[in-house]
Amino acid sequence: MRGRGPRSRRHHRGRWRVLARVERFAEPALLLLLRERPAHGYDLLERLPELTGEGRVEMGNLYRLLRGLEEEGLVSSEWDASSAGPAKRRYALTPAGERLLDHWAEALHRSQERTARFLERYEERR
Amino acid sequence: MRGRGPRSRRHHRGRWRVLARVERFAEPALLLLLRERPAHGYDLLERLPELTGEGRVEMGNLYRLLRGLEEEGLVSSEWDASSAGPAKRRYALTPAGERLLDHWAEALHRSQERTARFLERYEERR
DNA sequence: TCTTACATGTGTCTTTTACATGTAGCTATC
DNA sequence: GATAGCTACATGTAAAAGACACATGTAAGA
Repeated sequence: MRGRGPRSRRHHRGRWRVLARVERFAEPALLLLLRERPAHGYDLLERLPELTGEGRVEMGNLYRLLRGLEEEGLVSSEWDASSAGPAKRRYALTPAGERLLDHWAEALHRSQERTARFLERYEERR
Repeated sequence: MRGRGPRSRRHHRGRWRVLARVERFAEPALLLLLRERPAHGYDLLERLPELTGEGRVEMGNLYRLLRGLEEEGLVSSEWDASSAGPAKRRYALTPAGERLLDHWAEALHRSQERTARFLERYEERR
């Protein structure tokens, strides 16, 4: 047996806190930032915390996610050597990506309602 | 490389839907149900959808989660042979479990705020 | 007897997330 | 012109979380 219960979350990397993050939240966050304007990975990495807050996004996973999204035609990219510094890959949202963002928004709305119901029920007999 | 991007979620087991579930949501859901009244696993399994909605909880994982929580002293249990049918293990919330539920409630509240900010920003230039 | 519902579990694979590390260009400084 | 530091992109792999399949046994009813 591998998952030995919830122990690891609390010991291990410190903090006894529960985070209650939304699964795969980095994806809609990325799509939203890209809808606002095209950007390259490192740029997104710095702006993501505006949306994700405490739950940081790993740089390695971010680049993988971007390439995965591109493989599915949800974002497009091209090398941009124009500006100073190392070459950047500039990502932009495709129409399919915009539709996926819409689906995420709906799902997040439903998630809000679920959580709201939970919290109401929690407060009821606090 | 094993995770080939987000492909699998959408192909594979059907549905093109995004779920936006909260990570490990089964845990607070369980704790809340147990605070309302002690119960056994199968009973919890049937009542969980009230809280989790579409995102069903796997029976196998549920029993493992319960034993994990017990190992940490967050719930307690005892065999209950009183009622008819196969023996049940009746779980109850401990004081530590109640405190963990409180932490979850706070975290879920913060999660609500994060998601609300996301959705506002999404609507801004829809 | 055979099926169905109740009840508790194990095994294992896939997906997601976390952590560590590698490469390389550009910039400033000594 | 070495070297230190930042920007930028990327891979490798381990751990955690979740999904799926199946095993075991009791009891009730057709």
